[in-house]
Amino acid sequence: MAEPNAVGWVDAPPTTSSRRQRVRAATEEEIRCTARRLLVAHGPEGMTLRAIARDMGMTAPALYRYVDSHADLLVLVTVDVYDELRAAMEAARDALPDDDPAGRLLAVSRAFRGWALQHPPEFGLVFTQPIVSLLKPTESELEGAAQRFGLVFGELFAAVLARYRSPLPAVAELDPAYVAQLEAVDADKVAGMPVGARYLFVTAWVRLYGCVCMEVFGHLGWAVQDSAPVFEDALRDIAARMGIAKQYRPPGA
Amino acid sequence: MAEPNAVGWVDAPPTTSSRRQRVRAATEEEIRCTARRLLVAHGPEGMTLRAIARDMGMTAPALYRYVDSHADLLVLVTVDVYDELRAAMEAARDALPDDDPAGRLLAVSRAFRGWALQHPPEFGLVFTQPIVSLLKPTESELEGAAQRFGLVFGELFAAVLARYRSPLPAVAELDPAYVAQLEAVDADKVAGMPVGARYLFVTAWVRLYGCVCMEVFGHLGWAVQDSAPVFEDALRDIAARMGIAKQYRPPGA
DNA sequence: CACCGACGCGAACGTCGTTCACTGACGGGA
DNA sequence: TCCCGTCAGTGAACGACGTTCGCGTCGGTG
Repeated sequence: MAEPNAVGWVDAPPTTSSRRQRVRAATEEEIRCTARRLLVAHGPEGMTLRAIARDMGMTAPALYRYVDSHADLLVLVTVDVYDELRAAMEAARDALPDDDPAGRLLAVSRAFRGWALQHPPEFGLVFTQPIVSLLKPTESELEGAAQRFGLVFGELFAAVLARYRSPLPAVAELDPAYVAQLEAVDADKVAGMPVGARYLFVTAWVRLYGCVCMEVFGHLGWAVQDSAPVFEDALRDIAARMGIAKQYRPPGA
Repeated sequence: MAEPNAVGWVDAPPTTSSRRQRVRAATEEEIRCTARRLLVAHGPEGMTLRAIARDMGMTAPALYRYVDSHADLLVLVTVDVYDELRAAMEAARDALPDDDPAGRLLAVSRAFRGWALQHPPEFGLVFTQPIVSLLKPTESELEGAAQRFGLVFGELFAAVLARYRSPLPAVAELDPAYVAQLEAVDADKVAGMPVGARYLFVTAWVRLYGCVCMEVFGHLGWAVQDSAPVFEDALRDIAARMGIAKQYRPPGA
C-alpha cells in the first residue's frame, strides 16, 4: 500500500513492477476485498462472481482475467480470512507484555473464539472445507496461511512450556504410532517443540477448535444458551495440562 | 416398507391411510432416498432438485408437491442422515452385552467416528449448518432427530457413571453461571443425569466432536497422517475423567 | 507512428431454484 | 353409473449463477 507523500504523489515503486503490474495488483486486491465484504454481508452464497463484478462496476467475465474460477476465488478469500484472523490474534497477544506468555496464550485463545463468534460465515469458510484437495498452485498459499495462523498458537505454546518448565507427558505412555507421527512433523511447523509438547499442543488445539466449532454452529444450544463457560472451562483444563493452572485468569483480566 | 407375503400380495395397511396417501408417502420416501444417494455420490452440490427429479423420471416442479423449497429438502435429508448415523451407533452398541456399558460407550464413540470418516459429505451436512435458525415446522423434526442421536450417547454415558459410581466433579468447583445453565436443561435431553454428570457429558461430547470434525475436514494433516491415535487418546482421556480408566480398551477389543 | 498484449464488454450456453397455467387421472358422492 | 373436485405431474418461463468466446479499446513498447 503505497502512501502519497507530502507533495501528493505516490512514490515510484522499485522498477521491478511496471505500471501495468501495479494496477493489476490493485484490481486483484479490490476483488479480494469485495468478495470478503460480500461474504460477511450475505454469507458464502452471496459471494458470487457476478455480485463481485457488479459491486466493482464490472462484468463477471472480466474477473476471469484475474481468477481461474469461482473455486479459485474461494481459496483467495480463505487465505485473506486466515490472515485477518491471525492479525486479530496477534493484536490480542501484543496487548500483553512479552514476559507473560501464559496470559498471552489465554488472550490469543479468547481472541480466536471471539473472532469466530463474530464472523461465522468466514469461520465456516476457513474451517469447514469438505474435500478441497485441489492440486492447484494456490493451494500452497493456503497451506502457508494456515501454517502462519497455527504458528501464532504454536510459538506461544512453546514459550509457555519453556517459561514454566511444564512437565511433559512421558513419551512411553503414548501410542508409539502416535509418537512416530509426531516426531515426523516438520520442526518449523511446531516451533521446535519436543514430542511431548507437540502432543500437548495437538490435544489443546483439538479442544479449542471443537469448542469454538460447536459454539459457532449452534450445536451447544441444547445444553447452554451462553456457551462462554464451556469455552473457559476448556481453557482452564488446557492450562492445567500445561502445568500452569495457577496462571489461569478468568476473562476479566 | 411392506413386504410381499407368500402369495405375492402386499398386506393391506390399516385403513387409516387411503391409497392416495400411501403412494404419496412412497414418493416422499423415494425423494429422500434419491437425494441421499446423490449426496453421497456427488457431494452436497450434487443434491439438486432437478437432478433428483431427473433420477426419478420426473420434472423439477413436480417435487414442489412434496417439498416447500430446496432448503426444506436439505432439512429432510439431514433428518434421515441423523437417523442413519444413530442406527449405526446403536448397532455398535447392541453388539456388546448390556452389562458392559463402558465397552458399549467406547464402541459407540468409535462407530460415530468411523461413520463420519466414511461419510464426509453427510457429516458436513449435519454437523456444519451455518445459521439454520429457520422457524419452519420441519425444524422441530430436525431437533427431534438431533435429540434422539444425542440420547444414544447420553443414556450410555449415564449408565456408565451409575454402573461404576464414577466420582463427579464438585459443583462448587465450576462456574456458577455454567452450573445454572446445566441445571436448566430438560431432564429428558440428558437422561436424568445430575449436574456434575451433565458437565462431564458436555465436556466429553465437545472433545469427541472436535476430534472427529478436524479429522473429517482434514485439519490434522499438518500433524499426523493417520489421526486414529489422536481420537483414541481423546477417548482414553474421557474414560479417565469418567473414572473408568481401567475399562478403556484399545480398538481391537 | 505502428504494433501487440492486456483488459473489459456483450452475447451466449447450460445449469440452477422457483412460479405459473395447464392437463390428466384418480376417487368419493349423487 | 356418471361427475366433479382434488391432486400429481408437465412445459414454459423468469432471474440468477459459472463459464466461454469473440470483439473492441486502450496503454505501453518498439
